Amino acid sequence: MSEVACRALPVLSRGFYDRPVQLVARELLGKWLFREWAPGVLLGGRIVEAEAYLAENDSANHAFRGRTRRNASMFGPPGHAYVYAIHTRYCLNVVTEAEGVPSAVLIRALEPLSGVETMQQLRGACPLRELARGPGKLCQALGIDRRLDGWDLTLGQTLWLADSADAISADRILVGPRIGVTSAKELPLRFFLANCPFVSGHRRGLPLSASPHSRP
DNA sequence: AAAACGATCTACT
DNA sequence: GTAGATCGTTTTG
Repeated sequence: MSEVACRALPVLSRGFYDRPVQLVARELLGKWLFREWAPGVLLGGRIVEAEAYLAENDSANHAFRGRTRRNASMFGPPGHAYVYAIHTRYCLNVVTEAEGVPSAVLIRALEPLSGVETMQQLRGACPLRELARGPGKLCQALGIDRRLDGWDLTLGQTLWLADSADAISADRILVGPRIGVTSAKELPLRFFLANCPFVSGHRRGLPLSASPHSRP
């Protein structure tokens, strides 16, 4: 996809994020994530995997025990980034729901579609299917680090999300438990595309219609 | 000041 | 499947 065509896609607005976090996580599948790495260099692709972290009764949420310096972005307005470090990597979340309500969606994997050569340089030579498969790899491929924590994703600059030209049909969406969490691991809050080679971790899941938790 | 903890990843069996 | 690397952040003393 050309840079001109990418920039023509409508930027997701504040209202998209100001809704229940599970709904946002599910609807993020198929949306574009863009990173302007350098003037004229757009990195990104379409989201194929995302996890919701609830503001209430979710002990896996970084904000479960209240506000700290690290998680402050989660308490801000919706539509901003929450970027944190884990081990030697970073993870990108989008903040949802009203200001003061610390819910967010972890972006776990992308289908790489723009700036692939630059992303391969940032990741080190690796197959296309491993370029952004996993939240840490995704951030490495897009050059995302803690400096982008708190970034306003509705500006359409530097880091933003955009609607795709064609939507994902509901029957391609599967739901399952989140990956890597040590508590509240049973909650079906991970949304991903069926039969997608760019999805990370476990590929098995239930159809959206079969999981009551997935229907806000 | 020290200890403990991962929303991860890679390598290996 | 499991083990271990590795380090910023949080918690504890």
